[in-house]
Amino acid sequence: MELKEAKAEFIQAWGTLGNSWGINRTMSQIHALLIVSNEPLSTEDIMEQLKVSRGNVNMNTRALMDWGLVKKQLIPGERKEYFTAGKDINEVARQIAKERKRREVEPILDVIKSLEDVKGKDAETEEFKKVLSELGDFTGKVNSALDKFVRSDRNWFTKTVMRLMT
Amino acid sequence: MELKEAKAEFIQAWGTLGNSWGINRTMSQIHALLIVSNEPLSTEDIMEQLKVSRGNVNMNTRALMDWGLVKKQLIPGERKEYFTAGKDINEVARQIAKERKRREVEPILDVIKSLEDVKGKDAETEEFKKVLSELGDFTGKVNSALDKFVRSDRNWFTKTVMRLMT
DNA sequence: ACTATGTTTCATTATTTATTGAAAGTTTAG
DNA sequence: CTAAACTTTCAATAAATAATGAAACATAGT
Repeated sequence: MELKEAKAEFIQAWGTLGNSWGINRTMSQIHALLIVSNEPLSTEDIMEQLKVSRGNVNMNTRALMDWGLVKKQLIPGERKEYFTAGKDINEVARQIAKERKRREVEPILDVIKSLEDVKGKDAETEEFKKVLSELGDFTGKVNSALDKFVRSDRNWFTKTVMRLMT
Repeated sequence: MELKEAKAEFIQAWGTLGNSWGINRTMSQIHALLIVSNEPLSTEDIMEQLKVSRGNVNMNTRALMDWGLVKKQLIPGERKEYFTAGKDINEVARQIAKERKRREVEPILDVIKSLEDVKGKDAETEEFKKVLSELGDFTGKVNSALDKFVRSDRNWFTKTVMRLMT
């Protein structure tokens, strides 16, 4: 397979994957494109390679910057803005974990906690509280694990998985 | 807060959460509803409580059964089919991990592997291969970790998190 | 101050995804 | 066999989400 072709296929696959995890396709694709590009790319480069509009690129690069996955890079002597993505996959995973934790795991923890003061002492209420409490425990553990991952050094995940596998 | 109200809020929150992780809202809501219900519910019960159509309930209960999260339960003497969901959150998490691994993690691993035989020896190709290989490693580790989780006993996750946190 | 070059915004439009509801299918009981 | 009770399917529709493109905005150079 040719390099260009391989890169294109990778970008496609990454887009599809992101999509099924609730991240919009173009956003994932821009990310993938930047990962496999050797040089920083301008808005126009991205527009051309992915065949999407200027507005779309602008919105999604911004979102990627919000997520901490992409950075603007100024090239001396150029007026255009260029974008780059970190290529360290561990770091990428850490950033994603960080954002998802903040945006999705923590809010549900809050909801669970707030529901725990439901009143009533009958069997049905107790049952519900039990479910909530288990769920809260579990989610709390997920949260802690993500937190540890986010804060950990570069090789924590690898080392940890090794430990777990034995 | 009243029980009914608390349950309703939980169902809402669960639906929203599922949604942002790429699982359709009604599917998550049906799951939540079944989790907090003491008795098995019929299609009509679900239609009424969530205000959705018969077809929608049918499709989503089927999807939930595919995922192994919900079971049909026959009640002696009744013609209707009733549904129940397991209330053990660890088990739920295991089932979800199992399905997502199969449907999303493994396919991307396949793609990465298949791209690794891209031809070329120039610097750019080597760079791309390096990114792929790191990504493949990482994804492979995620896959193994999920696998371990899926196969593990009921308290593996808790115990493991405890170990990791220390 | 004006123009050229680029960026951002956002109302409109297109696409994708989910939902409905009615028709077709199935099963059970008499 | 037939009717009643219930389930499934799926074409049509609605709702949610994403993308476009042109106008507004910003900035640097002359």
